[in-house]
Order: sequence, then C-alpha cells, then structure tokens
Amino acid sequence: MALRHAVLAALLDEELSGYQLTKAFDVGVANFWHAQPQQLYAELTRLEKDGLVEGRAVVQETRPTKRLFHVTHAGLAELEEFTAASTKPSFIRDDLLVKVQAADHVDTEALIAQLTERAAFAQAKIDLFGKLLRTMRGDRTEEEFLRHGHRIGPYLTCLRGLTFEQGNRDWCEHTITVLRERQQAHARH
Amino acid sequence: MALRHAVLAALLDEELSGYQLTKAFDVGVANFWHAQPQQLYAELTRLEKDGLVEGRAVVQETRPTKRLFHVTHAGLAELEEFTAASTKPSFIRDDLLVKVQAADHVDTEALIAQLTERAAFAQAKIDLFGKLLRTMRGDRTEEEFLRHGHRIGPYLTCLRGLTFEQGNRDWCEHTITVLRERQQAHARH
DNA sequence: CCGCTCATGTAACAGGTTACATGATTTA
DNA sequence: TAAATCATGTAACCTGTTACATGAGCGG
Repeated sequence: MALRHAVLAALLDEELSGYQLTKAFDVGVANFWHAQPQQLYAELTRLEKDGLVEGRAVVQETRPTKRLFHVTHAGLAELEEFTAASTKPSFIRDDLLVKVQAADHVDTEALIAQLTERAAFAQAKIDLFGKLLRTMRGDRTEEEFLRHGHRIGPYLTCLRGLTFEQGNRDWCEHTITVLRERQQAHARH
Repeated sequence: MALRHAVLAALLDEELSGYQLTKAFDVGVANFWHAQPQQLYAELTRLEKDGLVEGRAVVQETRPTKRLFHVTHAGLAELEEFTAASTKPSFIRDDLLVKVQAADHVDTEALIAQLTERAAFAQAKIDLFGKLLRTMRGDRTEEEFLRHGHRIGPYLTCLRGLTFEQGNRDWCEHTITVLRERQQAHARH
C-alpha cells in the first residue's frame, strides 16, 4: 500500500488534478514512483473516500471540468505514520538484467541492441532530470539550495533518479564494450 | 511474464533445485531479479508443464529428496526470443523515496532513522556483491576476466547490483547530511 | 481532417505478497 | 531443547497492467 503514500506525497506541495498526477507519475518523470493513470484515478477515489484527500471542482471554459485534490490533516497524519514505520528494502526487477544474465547463451547482437536502446532512454531521463533540478533550484547553487531552500524533498528524490539513470547508462555502455571486445576476440580466432 | 525468463536465466549455468533457486532469488542475493519462494515453486511447475525446464529427482540420505532442474532446448529458444524482443524500461518504486519526497512535511528524525537503516542494508549488499565478484573472477583481474572468462553474464549483472547499492548508500548518506545541517540551522535560529 | 492534449473512468487479467502447512535433520 | 536449514507446496489476497470507452478542443 505505498502508491497511496506516493500520491499523498505528490499532493503535499501543490493541488493537482488526476490528470496532472498521471503526468507526474508517467514514463517521462516518475522520479520517485511510477504508476499508470488507471491506478491513480482509482487511488484518488479511495483516498477521498477515506478522507485523506479532498477535491474541489474547477470549472473551465474550453476544457472539461477538473477536480483539484489536496491532502487533509488525516492524510498528513497517515504520511507521518508511514514515514516512521520501517521501510522494506527495494529490489531490482529489470528485464534487461535478466537478458544480460543469460549473455553467455543468447545472441550477442540482439543483446547489444537492447543495451543501446536502454542507454539512450537513460540519457533522455538524465537530461530531463538535469532540467528539473535546475528549475527547482533557480539561480542558486545546489549546496546553497539544499541548505536554505524550502521544498527540498522533490529535489532530493530527483537527485537519486539522476544518479540511478547515470548508473544505468554507464553500465549499459560498459556492458556493450565488453560484449563487443569478446565478439572481436572470437572472430579473430 | 519475466519471472519465467529470470528462472530460465538462473538455470542456464547450473542445475538447481527449487530450494536452491529460492536462495538465489532471496533478499540477500537477487542481483538480477527478486522473487518469493512461493513464486518460484509455482513458476517451476509451470515451466516444466510447458517443457521449458526438466527436473530429475535426486534422492539424498539425510535430506528430503530434491529435484534438480535444467533448461531444455525449447527453454533456451524461449530465452533467445525474449532477449530479441524490446525491453520495457524499469522504474524506481521505493518506499524510501516516497518518504524523502515528503521530507519538508514530516518528522526529520524519523526520516533520518529510515535513511540510516537503508544505508546499512546497502553496505551489507555491497560487501556481499564484492565477495561474489571476487569468487567469480578468481585470481584474475576484472578486465582479464571480462575479456576471456566464460560465464560473464552473472558477473555483469552483479556489477550493476553493486553500483546500484553504492548509489543507494551514497544518496542516503548525502540526504542525512543535508537534513542534519538544516536541522542545526533551524535550531540556531 | 487527423492526431494530440485534456479529463476521467470501468473491467478483465496478470503478477506479486502474506499466511498457512508439513516434517526431518543439523547446529548452537 | 530451541532455532535454523533443507525441501515443497496451497490458498487468499493485494497490487499492477492492458484493453476498452467517451468526448471536446486545439494545432498542423
């Protein structure tokens, strides 16, 4: 039951509609959690029923009416409780690692293609996170911002997202190099 | 349906029993995938039914009879197909990041406690992965091993596990430092 | 006029977690 | 003698994914 808390955490700093939430939790961003639109709409319904968030309808002229949600006192208490409770470790679960685990038994070219694709995806996220960080800290240095800024939570999680994707990219590139070298050694033989 | 392929990948290099598989996929190791024992036993049953693995009973004197599984030709073909297919990106989904996202609104001490715990967990995994890597490469250097060793797949995935946990540890420590400094700045005021 | 964005859902299914169950042997 | 290890499962439940559905306005 952590999607619940992820949604609460996302709504702490600003009122958002279900649709805006789906943008924050989608493929491109998702710097601290990932979820499908369907999950989010369902979770918002549940959260409102449980009194942890409240929505207010905002009628728009050209767009459909949307509902902006904010966290209630009960919601904040729930998050506080969640934070104090012990955290279960998170595990790697990645198709690409499974493929590399089988590297000695499957087609090298196919593997390299997958690794190349992933490296590019990681690079795109690195660029995106870099931009987000710059926007959040404004004209301050990172050190300055982390010392005195308010709302450093999103900045800190984004930093983890950034280094995670840098790790992905570097590992993909390294793995490609290793596989290519072995390919050449094998070809010469 | 990637647990399926994770199990196949794990059985490529050695015959393992269900129980031995659970050890490879459990909390301590899980360098390329994580799964519960119950999932693994269920998956093995399905894989055998589908002809992708075969088991042979090994009667033991003091221990219960176990079944050692190995991948069939059909199983290898399945893995080959899986490798060639496009890989969906993997996403972070971590309770701890949710807690840090809410950092500006929840109790700092509770957060620091969680971060400290996670840093220790990450360090334990770093030590474990370091040992595993040394065992796999024997007395060769890493470069030497990656160039000429056979079975580099598990080594490469373990390398990713290692840097992932180093990233976790470093980020936890950095985050703790930031939170502590802000705490002090706030206390002085 | 075609596809994208805004805006919100339902339903079916696949995948993962937790609780429960059994029973012998070895180690502390 | 209590706990851990070996060895294997079933059942109920919770979570996440995929497919489907609707409809208006905006940009190329």
